[in-house]
Formats: sequence, C-alpha cells, structure tokens
Amino acid sequence: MTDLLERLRERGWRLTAQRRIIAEVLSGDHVHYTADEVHAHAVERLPEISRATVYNTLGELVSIGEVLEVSTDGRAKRYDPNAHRPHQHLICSRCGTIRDVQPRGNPLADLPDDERFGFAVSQVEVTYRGLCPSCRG
Amino acid sequence: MTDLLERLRERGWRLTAQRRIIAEVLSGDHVHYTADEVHAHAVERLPEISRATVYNTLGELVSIGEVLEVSTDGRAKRYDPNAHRPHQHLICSRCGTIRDVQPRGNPLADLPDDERFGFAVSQVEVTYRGLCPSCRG
DNA sequence: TATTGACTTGGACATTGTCCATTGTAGGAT
DNA sequence: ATCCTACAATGGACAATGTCCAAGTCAATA
Repeated sequence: MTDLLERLRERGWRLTAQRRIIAEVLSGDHVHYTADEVHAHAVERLPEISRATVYNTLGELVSIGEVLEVSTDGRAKRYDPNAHRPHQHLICSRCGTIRDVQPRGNPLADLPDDERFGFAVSQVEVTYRGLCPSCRG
Repeated sequence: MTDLLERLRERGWRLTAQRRIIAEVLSGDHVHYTADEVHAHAVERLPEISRATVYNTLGELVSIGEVLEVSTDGRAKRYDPNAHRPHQHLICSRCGTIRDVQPRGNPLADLPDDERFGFAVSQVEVTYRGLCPSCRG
C-alpha cells in the first residue's frame, strides 16, 4: 500500500500521520471495513484520530477512484481498497462475510438496447449471495 | 394489488386500514419508494398512520417475499413491489431514478466453481448505472 | 356483541453519516 | 533551522434512517 501513498503524494496530498494509518488499515486483499471499523483499527495506532477524519479521507479516496464503496445491506457502507482489479462481490446471507470474485463474461453486454431506456449505461455491479462454508453447517 | 391483499389474507394477516393503504401506495410498476416516502404517501390517506407501522409492515412484506429490498446507495433502503417478475435495476448516477430492467443470460452461471469459495450461492443482483435521458443534457 | 391476541401508536433510543468553527501541522520559503 | 500559511484534523452538534417497547386499539371469530 506504499504505492497508494506514492500516488497520493503525486496528486499533491499532504501525507499526514492520519492518512498513512488509514492507508495501512485498508491494505490487504478481501478487506471490506465499514468507516467505523477503519476508525477502530486506526485508533489502535493513533489514539487521537477522529471519526470525521476517517469519513473525510474515505470519501476522498472514493472520489478519486482509489477505493470502492460497497453498499451491501443498507447498513453502513463498506470500503474496498482493491479498486484497480475489476471484480464483483460474494456475500454470506447469514454472517455478512464478503469475498471478491471474478465472474466470466461481460454483464454490460447483457443489457439489450431496448432495456436501456435512453440511459448512457457505464457501469455494472454484480452481487452474489449465499451461505459461506461456516454458515452452511 | 388487490391480489396482494388476497394473498396476505390467505396467510392469516389481519387486514387493517394501515396495511391496505401501504399495499395501495406500493402498487404500480417502477415504484421504488423509501420507507419514509411510503409513509408520506400513506399519511395523505390515513393521517394518523405511524412510521413504526410502515417500517414493520415493509419488513414483514420483505420477509415473506412479496416485496424486494433494494440498497442502491447506502442511504435509505428502497422497496420494490415487483417481486414476482425477476428483474434487475438501472439507476441514474446523478438523480437516482430507478428502472426495472431484464438483462439477457444468467449471471449465476457466470460465477465459476473455483470462484465460489465453498459458498452455496443462491442469488444474484445486478445493478447497472449511468446517466438517464434528462441528466445526459 | 364480547373477547382476545394481533396490530398500531408515539416516543425514546441506536447507528451511521455530515457539518462547521477552531486548532494543528506538512512542506515550501527564507 | 525556523517561519508561514494553506490545507488538514478535531470534536461536538446535528441530521437521516432505522429499531424497540409499553400501552392502547381493533379485526376476526365465536
């Protein structure tokens, strides 16, 4: 995730301790924390970091496309740092666990023109749901 | 939507004025109200109906499969009465308008076994995004 | 029409997110 | 090395959405 920090510096971001910590918390695959979870982890390393800063920074990371926002359940939004590899999500209907997955094919091509109602369709999200191995028992 | 009331009666639901009004508000195609929007419309016909009743009733309708819950933006959930025709959603990235659409193909089949991580995958939601005709100007 | 258990109500509370005035500081300038 | 200043962080108030519960009400049955 040092490359993320590098990209942020190139964009003219000031590299504060708070932003470094948030980038660290987000690093890794299959990380899908809520804003408050990011805050909770960040507080372990920087006790005085505020909720507002976490919300602001996540919002900025989303707006520049470094992080994806995932609304899986109408509760808190989750933040997915894996924005540079196209992927979709597989979610356990019981415990809420999220995995990144890569389906075949191109769902955009599956929406016929006469089902587009004049929209300029540019993006598609696919969310698979089912029971994870632990919850199938 | 009288058939909805009929089905509810068969399930042993008490048909109260509140439930009748909520069913009426939900009737029609391409209806995707939030809970508070349903409440606002219901109040026009039954001024004393409470928010709690609307939330309770919508939750029950979802749990018996008569209405779908759609989390499009991490804000309020929306309720889609068109639960008996399989469909997906097309959403305007600017104004939030929602259309029901029917893509070709079967997205479930596009998730290979080695991308299922042991999940029992049972459901898939596809959300298309883009600019609607009014917002393209 | 009397009864009763399911339904509704209203308000308190919880969670998630936003806003803003104040304070702090990273990074360039001296 | 120190100073400046625009940008960033803080914390607390507020807003939006949703949940819960004790008390009152009523639809459906006998």
